[in-house]
Amino acid sequence: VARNRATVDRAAKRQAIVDAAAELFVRDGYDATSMTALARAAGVTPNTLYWYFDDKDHLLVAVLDQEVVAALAAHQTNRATTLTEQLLQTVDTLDRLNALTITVHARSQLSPTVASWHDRFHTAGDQWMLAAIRRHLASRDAGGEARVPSDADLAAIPRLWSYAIEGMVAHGLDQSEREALCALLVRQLDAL
Amino acid sequence: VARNRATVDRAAKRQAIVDAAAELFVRDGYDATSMTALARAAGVTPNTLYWYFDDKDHLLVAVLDQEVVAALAAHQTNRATTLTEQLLQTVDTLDRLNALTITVHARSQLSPTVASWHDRFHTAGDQWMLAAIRRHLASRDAGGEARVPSDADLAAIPRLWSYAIEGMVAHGLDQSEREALCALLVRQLDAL
DNA sequence: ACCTGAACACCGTTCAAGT
DNA sequence: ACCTGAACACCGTTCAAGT
Repeated sequence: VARNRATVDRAAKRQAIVDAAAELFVRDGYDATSMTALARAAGVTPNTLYWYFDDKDHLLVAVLDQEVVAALAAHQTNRATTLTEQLLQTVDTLDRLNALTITVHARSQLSPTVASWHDRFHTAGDQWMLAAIRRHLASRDAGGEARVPSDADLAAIPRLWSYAIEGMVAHGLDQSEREALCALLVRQLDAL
Repeated sequence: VARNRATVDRAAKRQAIVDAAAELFVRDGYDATSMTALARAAGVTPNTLYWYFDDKDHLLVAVLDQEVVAALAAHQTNRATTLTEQLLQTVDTLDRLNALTITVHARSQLSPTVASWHDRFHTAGDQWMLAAIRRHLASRDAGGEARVPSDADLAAIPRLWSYAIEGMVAHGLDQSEREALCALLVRQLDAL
């Protein structure tokens, strides 16, 4: 029916806008991408963007959601073997999205929309990291006696690791520096 | 002489501009501070700012230099006793400058001026942190046998710590979370 | 050398008007 | 409901003109 046709068109057009925004935000950065340039890339006029999104920050959040889903899917396909390799893989994934990471921090100061997305992202990320750490500890202690860090440490470590990952990406460490730091993190976890 | 008088006036006026910029950049953020508002706060017209600074990024660098000097001076006066307390004190100092920290990362992507300042800042910061770590290790091993981490670890740890500090500040950890994380860092250093 | 008023090209966003 | 052309208020920066 016409109702359905309209809904499909709207969804497709919205997706085209998000795709264009994702490419430009990642390639040129958020600030360097004007709504005018973005509209041109999506094949619409600038004000049409506001029919689909409240403002530029809401468009950023739509891009972030899409990129996170894509990154998680990529992580599912090739399961890294060791915890160190998982860490390294996360850094590599985030590397491509470096411009977005820095923008999220900057916009979180100004936009409640981006700030609440950022909060949820870290809450989910810390849980995900904690689960990976627990698996590592379990397989490490398999057969022997279980030796688990305190609850306080298990709360602090995912945070430390996420800051380390963001830091490595934001400061452009090369591959060998990343490997050294990721290995150090796991070694320090095992020494606790 | 008149030559000297002019030089003094120029320096004083430049300083007034930097002071106004420091207050507004720290309080409202870089993006939220327009050159017009900044000029008004400094008691000049907007275009006058460009007689003293090439552009807004150069003005930011002048503010950063001033704030770093002030922060170092504050650290000199009350020397923290333990390494954990020194770390915590650094986090507290940087907390006030949170808006600047995030701006430095954002502008480093767009402005070579800010990017090179950022590089120098981390080079100096890592050296400063490494020296503090070496003092800690020396006093810890005093009387016993010296037990020093590998050179690779001594290169990676200051980086990790600076990322942790930036992360704690950027993500607004409360005092108890900060204490837990700083204590963890030192504990993990000692366990190496 | 130093400072101004006025302008420039651009930005994110809005709105009256169309279909 | 959806989209447009034209406008709005603002931004960082420049420039001719004054002293």
